[in-house]
Amino acid sequence: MTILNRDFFSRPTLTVTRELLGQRLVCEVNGQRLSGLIVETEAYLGPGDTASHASKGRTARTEIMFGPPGYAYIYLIYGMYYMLNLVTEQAGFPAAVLIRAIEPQEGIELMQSNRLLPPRLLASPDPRLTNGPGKLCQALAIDKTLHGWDVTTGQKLWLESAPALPDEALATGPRIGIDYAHPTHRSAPWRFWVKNNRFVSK
DNA sequence: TATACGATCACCT
DNA sequence: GGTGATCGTATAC
Repeated sequence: MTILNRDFFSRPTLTVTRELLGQRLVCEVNGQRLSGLIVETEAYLGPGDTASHASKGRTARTEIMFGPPGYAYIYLIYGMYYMLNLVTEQAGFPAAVLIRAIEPQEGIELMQSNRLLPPRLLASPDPRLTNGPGKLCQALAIDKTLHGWDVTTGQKLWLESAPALPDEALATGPRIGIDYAHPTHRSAPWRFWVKNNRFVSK
């Protein structure tokens, strides 16, 4: 097992978006590991991508995206859900990958209680545990306190390498929830997911 | 200072 | 298929 380092995140964003699939996202809360394999990601490709918050220019919220790679960009959406992004590429170029879904591995019972799902769903990890960007943050207790966190340290929030997935196991398509973006960016196939994985978002 | 809205989700018909 | 929740941020005034 190795922890994904800054070199991993410094590469072209689409490469990172593709290669994050299958890697393990780990969050440690009170000494307990909560983890899952990444099964869905989206690329936000810099200042020219009208779907990206960074296209509005440098602001307090998006400042972290303009910095060096390997840091967490976390923001609140719709007043109640957090989104986890990982900053990519070199400092000065604002790009990131949104983590949209994971397949739970460790700490499933704690994820269950974090998500406040009804007990009847306890039948083996229910897909609703982590099959969406807001859901996985709630399950792993990821909130604004981790905004700007260096995810290459192996503490609190980090990524561990797992066996690479072959291209045949993956699919791509347009990103979700960006109707406000330019048509070119709205239709670009910058969302990646693992085929036939039941934890991919609806 | 005021306003509009969002990289979502749960619940409803 | 549709809608309400709920608040930080960006933008307008």
